Amino acid sequence: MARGRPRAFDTTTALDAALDLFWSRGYEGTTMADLSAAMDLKPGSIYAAFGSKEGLYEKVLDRYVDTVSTYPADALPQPTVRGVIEVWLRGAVHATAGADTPAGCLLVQGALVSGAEADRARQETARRRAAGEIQLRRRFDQAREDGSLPEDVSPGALATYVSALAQGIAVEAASGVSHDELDAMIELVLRRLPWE
Amino acid sequence: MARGRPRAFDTTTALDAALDLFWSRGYEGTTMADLSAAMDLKPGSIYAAFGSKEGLYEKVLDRYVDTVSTYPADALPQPTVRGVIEVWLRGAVHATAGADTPAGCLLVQGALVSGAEADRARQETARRRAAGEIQLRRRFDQAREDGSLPEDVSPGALATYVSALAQGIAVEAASGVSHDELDAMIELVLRRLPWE
DNA sequence: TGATTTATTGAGCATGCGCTCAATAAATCA
DNA sequence: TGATTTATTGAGCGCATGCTCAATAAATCA
Repeated sequence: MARGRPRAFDTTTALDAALDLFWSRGYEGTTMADLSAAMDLKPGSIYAAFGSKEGLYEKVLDRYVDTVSTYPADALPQPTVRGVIEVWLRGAVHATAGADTPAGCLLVQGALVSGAEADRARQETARRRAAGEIQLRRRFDQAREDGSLPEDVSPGALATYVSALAQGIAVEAASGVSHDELDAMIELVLRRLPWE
Repeated sequence: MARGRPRAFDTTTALDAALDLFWSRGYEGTTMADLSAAMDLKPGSIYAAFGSKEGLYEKVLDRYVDTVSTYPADALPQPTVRGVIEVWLRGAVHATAGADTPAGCLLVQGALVSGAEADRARQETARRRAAGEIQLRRRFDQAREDGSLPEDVSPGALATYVSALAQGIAVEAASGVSHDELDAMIELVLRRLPWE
């Protein structure tokens, strides 16, 4: 066993409690007192384990990407462009309008708001969100090369389109639009893609 | 002339300075000290004129809707469904990715973030954003009735689609995507609408 | 003019914020 | 066992926040 007094709490459980708060209230809207209560840890313990509010937030972002916003990993390997888009959009709905989780997307709300001192958290969030769009763009580049995407469709514009739609879904979900309504919207989108 | 000492500042100019701050930093990210400096007014004057930070924010929302986010008024009277959508989306790009204004949409960032005490501001913002979507929905209801929208296209789903896309555009713009890139995306969207 | 009304000012209050730290507790090591 | 290492605790620090207010200034009214 490791030297010294062992940690009395489970890091993953604590991170999930913090995730729930950051997800529903945003970075600045969540206070250390809120976190202390929800994680059932005194501020000192949180700082010993995670360094700072910002450090905790980064760990929470990792956990969010690993456990909630997982649909890029499912979407990108789909064999057709249509399949990539469908899984991506349905995944966005599932992640942002689930029954047991806060409405909206942690990466979208975190990427927007910033007072002066939340700026690093904002940049970190935006960086991860942008990474998803780049992956999408690369997948569409590849599709153009293998002939599954027409030459007159810009891979970049298509990635921006799908990414914007997924983010719009997150905003709609955060505003209270239901899972079913968002599904109906996706049906409409998928009826015919712009080049089909 | 009105009784008493006349106001030494122009309300509209002051509101525009406040708008610029709220727009780029969000409600919670903007402090009264920031506002005092940008508006060139002591806190006492701001409170005498606008009541509270929240009261000022509501006046700023009015001004934003009146002077910046004006595209719904241009889009809704368009004679065709395609025309409504095109003007709506192009207006969203213009309003959120302009060269001389902060990137993003005041209504989108304000609708998302909330600490406990910013909750009323959040609700007020979300209410105005939702109002736009309802107008769009009514326009599409009407289009179905006059036959310009096929019966098998749900007006609600279509309104959610266009609204989500406009909000996604705002998020993309806030993340640094350029006016030109967003225009290219709109070209793609307009190549063929899902029922065409 | 003096009385009244409204606007501006600068000082500063109460509160909640992120964060720190000395004291204590609980484990391993020799 | 005593020494060492790490975790937890509770008190609370320094600071920025939204906001207030008595004093002063500048206008209109009689």
